[in-house]
This record gives sequence, C-alpha cells and structure tokens, in this order.
Amino acid sequence: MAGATLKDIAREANVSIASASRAINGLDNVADDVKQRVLEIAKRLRYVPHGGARSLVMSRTNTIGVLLPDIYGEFFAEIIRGIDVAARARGLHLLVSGSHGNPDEALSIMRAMGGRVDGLLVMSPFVESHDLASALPLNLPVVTIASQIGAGRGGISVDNFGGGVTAARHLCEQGCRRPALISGPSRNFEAEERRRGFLSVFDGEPPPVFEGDFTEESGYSGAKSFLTLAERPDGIFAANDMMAVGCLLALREAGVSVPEDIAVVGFDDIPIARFTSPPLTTLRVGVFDLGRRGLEMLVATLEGEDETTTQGIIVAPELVRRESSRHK
Amino acid sequence: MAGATLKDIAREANVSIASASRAINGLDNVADDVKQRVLEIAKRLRYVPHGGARSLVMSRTNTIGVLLPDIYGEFFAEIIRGIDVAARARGLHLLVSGSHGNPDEALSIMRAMGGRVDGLLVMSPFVESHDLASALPLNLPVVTIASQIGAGRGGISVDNFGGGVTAARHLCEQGCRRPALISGPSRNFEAEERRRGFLSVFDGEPPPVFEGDFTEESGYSGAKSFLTLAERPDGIFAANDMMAVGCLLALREAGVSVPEDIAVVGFDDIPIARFTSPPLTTLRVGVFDLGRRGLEMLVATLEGEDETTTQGIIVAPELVRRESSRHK
DNA sequence: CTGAAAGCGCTTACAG
DNA sequence: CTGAAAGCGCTTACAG
Repeated sequence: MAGATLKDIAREANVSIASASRAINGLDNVADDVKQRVLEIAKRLRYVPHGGARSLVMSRTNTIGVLLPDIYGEFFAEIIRGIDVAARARGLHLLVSGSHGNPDEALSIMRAMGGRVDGLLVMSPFVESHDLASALPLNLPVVTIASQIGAGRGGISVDNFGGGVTAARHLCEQGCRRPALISGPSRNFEAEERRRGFLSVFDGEPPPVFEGDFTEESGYSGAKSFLTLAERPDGIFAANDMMAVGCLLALREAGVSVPEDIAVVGFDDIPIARFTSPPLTTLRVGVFDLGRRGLEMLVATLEGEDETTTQGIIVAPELVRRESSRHK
Repeated sequence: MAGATLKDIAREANVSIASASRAINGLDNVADDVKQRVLEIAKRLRYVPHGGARSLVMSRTNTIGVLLPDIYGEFFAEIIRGIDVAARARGLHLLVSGSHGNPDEALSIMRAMGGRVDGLLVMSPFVESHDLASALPLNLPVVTIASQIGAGRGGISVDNFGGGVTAARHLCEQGCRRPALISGPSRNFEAEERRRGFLSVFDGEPPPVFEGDFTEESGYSGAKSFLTLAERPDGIFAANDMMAVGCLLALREAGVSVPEDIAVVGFDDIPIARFTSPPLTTLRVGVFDLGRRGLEMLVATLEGEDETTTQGIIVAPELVRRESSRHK
C-alpha cells in the first residue's frame, strides 16, 4: 500500500538516500546527471514524499488548521475561499474542520489538530469561549477571526456594535418610525454585539426583537411574527444577510412592499445580497478578506514578525445602500 | 518551539516511553497508577501527539484530501459540509484545497496532498481531465465527485443529461413555446451534459443559448441578453441555481413577471432556492449528500470493502416545482 | 505489567 | 559532489 520511498529511488539510481533527497529537493550540491537520473526514476515510480516523515524531521508541517463553527451558506464559502487563496499563494495546506456546536467540541478538535499543524485559525463566536487556547501545545500560534477571545488581543474582529448602530441610524434616516430587529442567537458573541449596538440608538420603548439563528428560515419566521404585531414595524434590521433573505420572502408573500412599506437592512454583504429582490442594503464586512487577512496574520506570526505588526485588526462594517431601504 | 513529547512525559513519570505511549493510547496493559500518572502529566504539559510521527509509524494519516475546483457560493458550502459531517463522524481530518483553475493545477495539488492523506476526494469537472490519477502514489484511493473521469468507473456522479431533459420537458409542460438556455461554461463537463440533455428535447430550430459561468452575474447577463431578442423566450433553464438567481433579478428589473411572462428553472436546489422571489423551481441534486456519500464511498474503499459495494453511484436529479415555473 | 530496541521515511550536519 | 550516520517522535513485537 505504501508508495515508493527515497530508499527505492536511491537503490534504483545507485546513489545514497542523501543524494536522492538532495536531487528531489532541487539542491545544487548534486551532480547534474545524478539529479537527472533521480528525478526520472522518481517520476516513473510516482514518488511522493511522505509528509509525516518530512514534518517530523523539519519540525514544521506547512499546514494550517482552520476551525469554523459551521460551514453553511455563502458566508462560510467566502471565508474559506479567502483563507484558501491566501494559503495557496504561500504553498500552505489547510486542515479544515467545521460544525463544532460548542466550545468544548472546539477544544477537542483544536487538540486533535494541534499535532498536525504549524498554527491555528479559529473562528469560535460562542459567548462562553473563555480559554480556547488552554490545552493546546504551548507555543502553537493561534489567530482568531471574529471571536470573543480575540476581540482584545490580536486576531481579526468586526466592529459589530458599530455596525448595529449604523444599521439603526440608517433606518432612522430613511424615515422609519417603528424599527425592529431580527437578531442572531444570543449565545453568539457577534450577534449580541450587533443587537446591543442597534438597540443603543433608541431610547424609550425598545424596538421589538425576534431572536433568529442566522438561517434564512429564522429570518422568514422573524418577519412573519413582526407582521402580526399591532404596531407593525416599518424597518427591519436582520443581523445577517441570510436572515434578511428569508425576511424578504416573508414580506413578499404577505404582499408587503420593500422598501415602501418596510425597509430592510442586512449584515455581511455576501454575494447574493446584490441579487435579492429588491437588492439588499447591508453592512459590508468583506468576508473574503476576513479569511485572507486572518491567514496572513497567522503567517506573520509564524514567521516571527515584529509583534507590533501582529497587533490585531478591527474591521469597520461599511453601509452599502441598495433598494431594500431606499425610501423616497 | 516544539511542544512536549512522549519522552518528556516518560521522564517525568519515571516510566519508559513505551508505557507512556500505552497509557496515552488507553491500552489496558498498563498499571492503573501508571496510567493515571502519565495522563495527569500529559495534561499538565499540554501534550499533543505528533501527527507526523504517528502517521509515519502507523502508515496511515487518518486524513482525507479534498480537492475542489472552486469554493464559491452555497453549492460548495453544502458539499464541504456534507464531507465534513461524514468525516467528523469517523474521526477523520480533512485536508481541503479549492480553486484550482485547470487539470494541471489539480494534478500538482493532488501530488502535494498525496504524501499526507489516506485517500483523495476529487471534484474536477473539467472536460479535459483525462488522467488525473497518473502521477499519484500508486495505491492512493481516489473517489471522484461529479467528474468526467469518474463517470464510468466508480465515484459519485449526477445524471446531468437527464436533468437537462427534465428541465426541458417541464418547460414544455408549462406551456412554454420559446425555451432558452443559460448554460454553464463549455469547458465544464457537467455543464455540457446539461446543455446536451436540454437541447435534445427540441427538434427544429434550436433554442437560444447563452453561455454563462455558473455565477449570479452571468445569469443576470444571460437574461438581459434574452430580453433583447426579437422572439423573446417565455421559459429559461439556468444550468445552476446561482445563475437562476441572477436571471430572476434581471427579469424583475425589466418588469417581466415570473412565471407569467417567463418561467424559470434552475439546477442544484441549493438552500437559497426556496427563498428567491419567486421561489425557484429547480432540479434537486442533494448537494450535501453528494459530499457525504463521496466521503463514505472513499472510506469504504479504504477499509477494503467488497468491490461490488464500491461500484459508483449516479444520482438522478429530481424536479422540485416552485412558483418560478408555475403557469396557470 | 514493563522496558529496550527496532524501525517508519526523511533531512542534514559531518567528514571526505 | 557524495555517503554513512544520527535523529525527528512515535508504536509495537519481543523478551522478560
């Protein structure tokens, strides 16, 4: 079952394993004819170096571990794509794990990955994620993306509170009198920040809140429930674009015009947001870049960059105005 | 920089490396107190076994390589999710690589992965993907998903031709007289099959075809271009749901009613299809299951299952009728 | 139940 | 330019 090894090649080429290794790795302290011969035999034997052996002796794996809470929808496709593109550019492999449901599971996955990677890129937005880094090999670099633990020290985070404020202000500017919020799950750190930011803008009677779970379905349910209210909202902030999509469908089914009757604002600006009916006003986070920059930050850490360059980044969401909130 | 090793633990626990190893791995031929002591020290030292060393001596990595053509949109989020869920259930790691632009690049990535995985899950829908398996370690199991090379022998494939036929027939049944096709890229094996199937239903003057690239943008452009035709289509088959989404927006912008003026059919049934306006009639492929079953098939191969059970699967797309094609 | 030892496949001083 | 040898961290017969 095992493929050819350096030993096989060396034997066949009548050279030492050391020379075979040098030829394979393109070092220049090998005679040309030896190099030639070795390469040819390697090709014929379909030689592929054993990654484990190599990482054992080099004490680096050229692999980055990626831990995501879930792999669902365009948001995660974009973030993985950003990571993947950046990793490929550096010749790094990606060990990916999605769908951990809680911090404990995240921890056990991180441990399992620990012995196989040079560093970890972690997105774990659970409110209770205290000490994810404990139980990890001591000097395993970790960069967080949009995670509570990373908020302060290093990592890439989003100004969710600020985004919530912006959404609220925008609805006000559009003339909305009765704003409402479809929030993300309360166990989610980011969702909570968005909620706090949004609500902070209004004094007096707080706007109605429907707690969703970031899926289209819950956005749909949220809108439905708002439509039964005596005081029907005239503006809805959905705390991510997926929920906004579900929200739009519910409104359409109910014969409610967007934005004339109800304005809608989303969050993230995933690719689909430009293609909803009507196109979705939203807070652009730059999801692809979140992934890309996360990986780049981790690489910088691995290469022992100056600490100051590895400070941590806070991304400010930018309002993208489209039809779904364009009041006359 | 390296974390603690078995040697460190053994020294501290006053036992041999062998015993430490046994304790760590939960074997029963270790005295209870030794086991206890070792485990405690391992925890304190944050010991994590070196994956490379382990894979070297065990000659298995417990890792599956996943090669995708691209990681974009819900389709790929779903397929990765299916793979991930199935892999986690078996304690397998996933080495993921997306965004190879051509068969050559796919080959080089496969080689790079070759020495680090127990098997490969490959989706490479390029028409020219002849011999992807060459240049791989001789006995590296490979299972293909929706790839031309896998169409015949093993792997999971979709009956794209049949799906194209179904889409065409459905439009006819809905009373469409002037069908049109927004196809995928002609270099794409699946796109070509869908196109052939769709066109095979019509004799005489063939329907107009706009070649898209599976993105929302190209679906949008395709619909726009059809609207300029002297004989405006009254039914459009978009060869995937992303293009159908773009198509719907273009029609809406042009004030064209769907399905009254033009019926629209997509392909894939990604989650968003239920939430477009109007909801999208499409051909359900079961994208999540494509990934899940692909991984399961590969695992079966790895475990040396009876060859007959590892025959290969052809998935027949199922028509899901929603409003976008509901003519009276 | 325990440990000394071999060996997995590779890289890299070291000595020529 | 070349090769013998050490060693990366681990598992597993083997002998006690």
